[in-house]
Amino acid sequence: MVRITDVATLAGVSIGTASKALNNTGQLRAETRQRVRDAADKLGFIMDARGRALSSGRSFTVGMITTDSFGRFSIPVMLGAEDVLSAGQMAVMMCDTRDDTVREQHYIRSLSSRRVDGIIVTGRSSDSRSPISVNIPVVYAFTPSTDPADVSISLDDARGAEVLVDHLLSRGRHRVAYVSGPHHHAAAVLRANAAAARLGSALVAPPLFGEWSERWGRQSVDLLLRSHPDLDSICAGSDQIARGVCDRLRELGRDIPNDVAVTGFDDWNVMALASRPPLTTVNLRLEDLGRFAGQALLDLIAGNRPDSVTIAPTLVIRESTVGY
Amino acid sequence: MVRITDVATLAGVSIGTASKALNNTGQLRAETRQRVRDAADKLGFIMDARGRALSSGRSFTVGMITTDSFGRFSIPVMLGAEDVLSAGQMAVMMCDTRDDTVREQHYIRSLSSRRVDGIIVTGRSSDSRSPISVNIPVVYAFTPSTDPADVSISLDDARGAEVLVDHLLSRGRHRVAYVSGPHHHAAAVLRANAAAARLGSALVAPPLFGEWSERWGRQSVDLLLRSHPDLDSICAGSDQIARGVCDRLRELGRDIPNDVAVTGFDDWNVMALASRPPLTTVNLRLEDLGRFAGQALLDLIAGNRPDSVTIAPTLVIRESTVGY
DNA sequence: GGAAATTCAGAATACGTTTTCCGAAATTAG
DNA sequence: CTAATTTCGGAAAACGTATTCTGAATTTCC
Repeated sequence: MVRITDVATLAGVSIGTASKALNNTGQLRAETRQRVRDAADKLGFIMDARGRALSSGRSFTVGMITTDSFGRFSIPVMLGAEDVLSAGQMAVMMCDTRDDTVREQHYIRSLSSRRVDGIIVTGRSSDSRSPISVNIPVVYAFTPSTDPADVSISLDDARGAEVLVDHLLSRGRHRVAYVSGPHHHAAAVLRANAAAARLGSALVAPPLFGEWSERWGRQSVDLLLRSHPDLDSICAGSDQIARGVCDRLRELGRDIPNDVAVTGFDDWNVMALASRPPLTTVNLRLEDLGRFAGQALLDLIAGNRPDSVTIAPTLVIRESTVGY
Repeated sequence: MVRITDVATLAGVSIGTASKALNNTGQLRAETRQRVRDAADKLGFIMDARGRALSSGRSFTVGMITTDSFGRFSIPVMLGAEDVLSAGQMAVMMCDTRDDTVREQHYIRSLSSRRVDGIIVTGRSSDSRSPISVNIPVVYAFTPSTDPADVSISLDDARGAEVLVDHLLSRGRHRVAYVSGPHHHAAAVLRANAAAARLGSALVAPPLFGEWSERWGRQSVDLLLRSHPDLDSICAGSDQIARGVCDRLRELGRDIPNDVAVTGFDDWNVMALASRPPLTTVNLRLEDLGRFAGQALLDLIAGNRPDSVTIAPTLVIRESTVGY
């Protein structure tokens, strides 16, 4: 392995000067800087990050902790974050706690030991979580911290529901049912309440709580149609539920969207695009969320204090609410 | 931050002795070792991995390169690998190349710079790829290297197809059709050929090549039923295709599995369990594959030379081939 | 009881950088 | 032509640990 010493020797300068040239620091003649760089190129020099980390106090590494086993939600967040972090020369260490406190402690210790410059914490749902205790910069992404003093980039669940309701209302729908996920899921309740409030008298029945599954979507159709055969829309708490809703409606011979319009939530392609018809839904912009989180972490590391941000999902209109 | 110096001072020993005590190396009295450990605990000492990496030549870090944007296939591989690696005190740096050679080079450079102890390369498909060029241990997982001298942990696609075919034959099916993915996908061809060879005269038509989608699954049913109305099974190249096949068969009033049995491939829960009925399929054991890869990398790092391994998928029997 | 063998711990060095002074050389001002 | 600035690059001290070598203290053996 070629060291900076070798580069310095070849360029005919001291090791300190070589360091400055390579890092664009210090006061050096342009010609000297170039000479060092040429030498480095010629030797195929790759800076040893260990030495740099030790002496500069910056490891150019951040940790990413998720409880989600890198599932459907944390992956896009991670990719977005990684996008801006790797542009900032940061490497990312992945830590999957699998919802286990012991594993989480293990990873926090490992990251501390490696003297990472910062940590991004994310998870499976937009419900908040208790903060981790470390004395380095931390940003919470998607899963906000319960401590308002922490910087969290979170999702505006309520706004997402409102956007969908507004879309339905603007299309002239006024007999709407809402099929939600499980009651113990804060985000499910948040979405249902926001939708209900916005719908007002256009809501034909109190939101139905169940589970995040296609099966529940199918079941809910039977339930709803029995009590409210004349409804003209079903707002589902997730794309998965919505797909089940569509399947059952089709089986019953109801035309979507002419008889009944259906909306989802998440813009999960596997569900939203594979559904028949494809779903009108809201895109969670998780990659954007990740990017914001990455940038916030970089700011925090640089010593600035970024604001917490909530990201509003965007409407995606497809055939489940609008015919040809 | 508390350093090993502080621990040594508190324990009343030299810094070198403290290091030995903490690492279980060297010749030390048990009592001394314990005294140092107690001091470390008392001070909440967390070893600085930078110093250790520099002086020991081991960074206790491995890189994980995927072309898959951490998608459906590389995630489980990654989790499996991470499982055994983190048990070996290794941290994992994630690198998502997004199928871009420039990004791949960037990451390889970054990992080299950080002096990782090894690299795991994985990807989107079981098709092989050209090896990366670095002078540290590398293991290819799921996506094997084209160079047989490299150690690759790969998936036995052909065996998976055979397992499914054997299951169908053993259930007395003898008029089987095969619906595959795209022709340019090596794994699709591999599976189709293996299935065809095993089926022999039980194969009613040459395998149909299309795409990895539910829609193609639905279309293929119409195609097949027109030319072979009396077939008793459809073998799909993936769970996604199989789900489409099931949907269309149900729409046409065919009973699954009594009229037609259907098999998938992948055991992707979102498809295999949500399908009606749930799919008989093969589980790819990607987590196992990842674990093998992780262990192989540890072996390689330790100086041993592990063998390349191919993993045989296992049969998962559900209602799409066996009635109640 | 002395010599030989063994056990234990410390001193010193190395790992590869960054960064803070400091002084020499070059430039400008008077 | 000397003095005051400015520009540039080097020397050396960190950063925190592992490891090798060596010597002292203890034990064992005859």
